[in-house]
Amino acid sequence: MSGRRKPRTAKSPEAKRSTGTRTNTEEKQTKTFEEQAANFNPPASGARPKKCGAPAKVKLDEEIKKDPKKTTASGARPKKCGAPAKVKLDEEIKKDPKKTTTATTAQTKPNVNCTASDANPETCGTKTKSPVDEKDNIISTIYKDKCAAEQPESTLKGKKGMTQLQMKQLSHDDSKKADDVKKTELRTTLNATLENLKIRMKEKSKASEVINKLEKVILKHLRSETIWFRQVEEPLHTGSYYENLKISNPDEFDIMFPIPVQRIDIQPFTEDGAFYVVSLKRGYNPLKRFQEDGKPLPASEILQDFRQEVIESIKDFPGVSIDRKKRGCPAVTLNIKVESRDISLDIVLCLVVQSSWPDFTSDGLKIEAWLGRKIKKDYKFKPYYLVSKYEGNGNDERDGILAKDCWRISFSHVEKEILKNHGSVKTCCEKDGTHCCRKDCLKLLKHLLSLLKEQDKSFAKFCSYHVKTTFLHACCSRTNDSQWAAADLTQCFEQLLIDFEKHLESRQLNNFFIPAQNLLSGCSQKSCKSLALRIKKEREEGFPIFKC
DNA sequence: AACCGCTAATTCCG
DNA sequence: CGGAATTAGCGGTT
Repeated sequence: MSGRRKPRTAKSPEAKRSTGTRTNTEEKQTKTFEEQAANFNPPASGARPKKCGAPAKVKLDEEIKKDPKKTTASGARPKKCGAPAKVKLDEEIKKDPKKTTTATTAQTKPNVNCTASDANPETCGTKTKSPVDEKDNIISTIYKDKCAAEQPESTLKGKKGMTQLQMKQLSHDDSKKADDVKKTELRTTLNATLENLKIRMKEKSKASEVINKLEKVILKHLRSETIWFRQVEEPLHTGSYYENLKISNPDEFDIMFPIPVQRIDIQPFTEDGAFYVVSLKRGYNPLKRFQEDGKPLPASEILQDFRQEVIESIKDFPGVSIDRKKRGCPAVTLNIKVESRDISLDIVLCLVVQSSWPDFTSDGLKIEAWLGRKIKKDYKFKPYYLVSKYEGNGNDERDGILAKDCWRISFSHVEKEILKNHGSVKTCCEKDGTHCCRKDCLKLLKHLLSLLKEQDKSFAKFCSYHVKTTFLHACCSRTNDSQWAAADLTQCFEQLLIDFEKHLESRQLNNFFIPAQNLLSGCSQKSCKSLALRIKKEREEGFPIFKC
């Protein structure tokens, strides 16, 4: 059989990492990357832990000006509402006529959609308040129509004198009706938000063309021009873009460059099992060059060298700039402007270790009930990765080892596969299978967090990895696909928020793979509480933040 | 190592 | 809705 979807029962999950070479975009010429005065800074969404705290700058979106007629009210995502001006309708409603028939007619009116819901992080809370009202008006218009069409008899009858019991019943019906209206409204909001979070194909195409080219250049350099990194394996595409979870813009790419290591000795550096001290044992490895006798592999030194090589490899690539080295960041971050948009590419050096996972992981990855024992076993046969990353002060010392010389364990390859194969039933979200709303829920929560971070800088330490982890735990506690039915998006999303609030209130969110690591330990009690409250508020008020 | 062919996921478009 | 287009990913062939 061919094709990439492996059946659930696939054997040898490991194997052919190094065979795939993608050449599809290689031949195309990369256009020169136009420099434009207007500056565009991506939202700090999708940030992984390493990026926590990165300030999100306010952007100017030059395209707003380009399309005055459409974007006057909507402001935020001009390219969506812009050119084709054909924002898609609520898919669910269309697919599921029986559920939401009442709202369909109103929604199919084209003018509703473009102005509706503008979910851009930058504009929220900074400027353009007008869209809110406009959308609200539209929505309420929809529901006025709907109610008028639906329940005239009951309301009219009520006025012609009835028993008290009947009246009571009536008001009960009314409140139920109002509840339904609210639910439908919520659904509309979420769907419109999701619509606006979609990555446009043109953007994706342009961005990936450049990124793939960059990757190729770097890989080639590492393999043929370096000594220490020439064993680098086929790059690993991780992060939200490659998980199909990127929202709003294709402006963040994560690529890991794995260096194989055979026999190593790893010792936990921290009590939570997230950081390790690594030493190469006997056997040849170019990286041994960095390792002094009796000492461990110095992550920071290797990273520094790697960084130089990356810089060297892209020196002829037009329009690339390199971020100043950030403390505690496992990556070399390249920035490149594509069609006036800034794209960042995180290049992560990592060691790939093909042996059993450290003991700290033994209580993690509790996916048996959700995905099955077999899948779990397959995952645990995969290698694990060690990325050069330290936290806090790199000069902190423990047993004579500097924090900056230890390695953080990473399972992003497994995260990616889980996200791709996320159903308890194999056919979940396949072409002819049942669709679930897991990914949509995750996208919405990511978006919500990035909007809240925009609003309140005290939330800077929260990142999308918190969201992702919450989501993975949620999948483990609601394992059945029917608990994530596409039609139940609003309930599922709300429940996911409740989960998140609980983690925040208790300030306890365990790493999905390493339960001993509390991902919220770096966040203050106060900020956790306040974020939980803030999310609760949005949830209870029907997500006004999505409507601005 | 380069290329091809297939499939999946997603967006676009009529 | 259904098909085209596009990126991504896998495996096989040359």
